[in-house]
Amino acid sequence: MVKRSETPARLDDAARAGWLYYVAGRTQDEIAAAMGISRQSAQRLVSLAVAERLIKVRLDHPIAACLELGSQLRRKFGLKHVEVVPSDPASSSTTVGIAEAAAAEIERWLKRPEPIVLAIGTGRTLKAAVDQLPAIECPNHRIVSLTGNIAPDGSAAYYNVIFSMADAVKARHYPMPLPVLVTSAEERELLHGQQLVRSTLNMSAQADVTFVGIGELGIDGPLCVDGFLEKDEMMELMRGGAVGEICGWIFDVDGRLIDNPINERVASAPIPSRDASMVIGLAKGKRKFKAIRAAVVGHQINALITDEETAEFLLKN
Amino acid sequence: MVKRSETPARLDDAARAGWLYYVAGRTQDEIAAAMGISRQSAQRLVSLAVAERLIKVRLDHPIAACLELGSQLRRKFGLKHVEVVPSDPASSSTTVGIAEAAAAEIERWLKRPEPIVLAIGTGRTLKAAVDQLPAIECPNHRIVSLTGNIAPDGSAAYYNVIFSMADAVKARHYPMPLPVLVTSAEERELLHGQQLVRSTLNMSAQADVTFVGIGELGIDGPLCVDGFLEKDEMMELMRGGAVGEICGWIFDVDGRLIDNPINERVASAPIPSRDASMVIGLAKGKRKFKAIRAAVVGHQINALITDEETAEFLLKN
DNA sequence: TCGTTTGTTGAGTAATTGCCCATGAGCGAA
DNA sequence: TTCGCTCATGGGCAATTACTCAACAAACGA
Repeated sequence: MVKRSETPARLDDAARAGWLYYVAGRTQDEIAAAMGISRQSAQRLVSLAVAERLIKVRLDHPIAACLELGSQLRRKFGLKHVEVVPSDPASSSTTVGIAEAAAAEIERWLKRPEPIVLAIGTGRTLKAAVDQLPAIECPNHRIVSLTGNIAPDGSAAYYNVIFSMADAVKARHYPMPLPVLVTSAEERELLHGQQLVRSTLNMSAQADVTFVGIGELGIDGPLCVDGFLEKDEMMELMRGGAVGEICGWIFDVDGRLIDNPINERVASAPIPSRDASMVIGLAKGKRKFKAIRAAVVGHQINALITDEETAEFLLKN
Repeated sequence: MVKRSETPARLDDAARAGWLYYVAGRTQDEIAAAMGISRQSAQRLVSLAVAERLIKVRLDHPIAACLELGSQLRRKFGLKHVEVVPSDPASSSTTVGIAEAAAAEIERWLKRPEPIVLAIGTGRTLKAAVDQLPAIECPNHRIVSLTGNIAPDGSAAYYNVIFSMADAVKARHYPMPLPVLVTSAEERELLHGQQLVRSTLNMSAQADVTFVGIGELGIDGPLCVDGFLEKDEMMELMRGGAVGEICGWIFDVDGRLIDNPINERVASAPIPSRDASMVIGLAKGKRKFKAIRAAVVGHQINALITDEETAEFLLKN
């Protein structure tokens, strides 16, 4: 976690230095002279401004290749919305680029004047996206989490994104006061029957837009790494044809939720309607190819933010 | 004028290079390797991306000092909206900073879903602001020029901003097919009576939002430099108490339009209502202090985008 | 076809920036 | 008060970026 809470005065200086550097186009030497500090301090302020995301860079040009891939994907899979960002071949990150694009998309939704319900899933990509959000006030909107916020060991689940979101966005937030996986279908029924949980579930079913990460399976996949499933449970699932998951809901290569005890123990809200609302999946990278493909063909999502490389895979296969 | 119309393919490369540099954070060496070009070429693409404004940087932090100045100004002068950007003490430019802020404000208006009429004045500051606009499509909106587009020598007036705006913004544009200054009040009546001109004038009177520059008088002021007024006419005006102008309408230190033959020859549309609409003035800099002050106290405008230095002057005087 | 012009390229170099480290100030605990 | 710790600072230096220049290539016009 990045160090929180720099003193406001320092952030103020950082903003000023960042402004002079990026907007006014001065050198760090000039900034140092203007602000009466050493060049090194000026450099620190500038990089602090970047680190604290006071400076937002956006690319305002539709890269033709990406647009083209996007519209082909939209056509081929009948998606409502597709955004393709350039690939960075040298980077193995599964978030760079997508996070920025997704943050911009989230921001667009949050800036709508009419009140909306925004549902949010979980995962590293989504976390990275939410971390890119600037401070926004939108008291009219409601933001609801689709997944529980309690990790298997009882601690708060780190990748439960809604809390990160609450840091930046001033809106009503509704976390899901549940574990991610419960011990049995019966327990799930019981928990979902609670008044508080029921109202959150109802709200999520009415989401106008939903952002979810798409997780791959495998012993390196998030479900195992974060301790939700044991290795042998994972192997069992994969033998049963599972290839990916969204909010814990595990699906096969055709994007159908598989019939397996694990899926009966998922306490997440169902993914909101792909007919009546926008469900935007975020994912890229070779390891996720199969999972993304399945989610798209099985209409677990109806919109996608991904990168060129992944887009090309989806078009060819 | 910046060189127009790079080939799309090159802009595409520039966008890609810019993305890799600013968003993905790679060095120019890495970009060069990835794109199969020399490092120098990569550098050129990156700076092309910046020069063509494909890369937009925005500062997402309310600098406390600026906010404070802004709200004080709003209170003191009863303005509807004030934006204060940091001063860059080393730069004598009258546009840096304001242009970016104004472009962002224009963009916000243009992104509104309901159709609006946006009126636009003239001047270097406004030109710089419009040059910062990204490409936007907004077929619902109408953009109307308050000032004529014919310079005294009969050529197209360079600082008639609406044409620059048309380059970036896809909306209906209504230039004012008139000179800026005509030879007499009678000629103005005649020209304003023409059907085409009348409908443009009517539209400007219904503007929802108006952006204007504030010009200072003096033999170095825009009216003289651009050849609209002779030196002696200017001296005469200043002896008569004139301190500034907006769209050619000349006012005194209290912001009242002065009673002078020149003002009877101004062919611009009247500044839209400050009671019913938003009229945003853009200006900063010592030379404009008096003119800005007059425009604000005389309610020629009801909103202001300026810099710290100017804001401090306005508060103290 | 042959200059001429315009624009692109890579090399070299100057300017700028990022990072490491030693220093010392500030502060709490002994 | 002194010790030990943390952290901001500025110097120095390596990495990175921006600029200039000369060579070259494509486009153009005679």
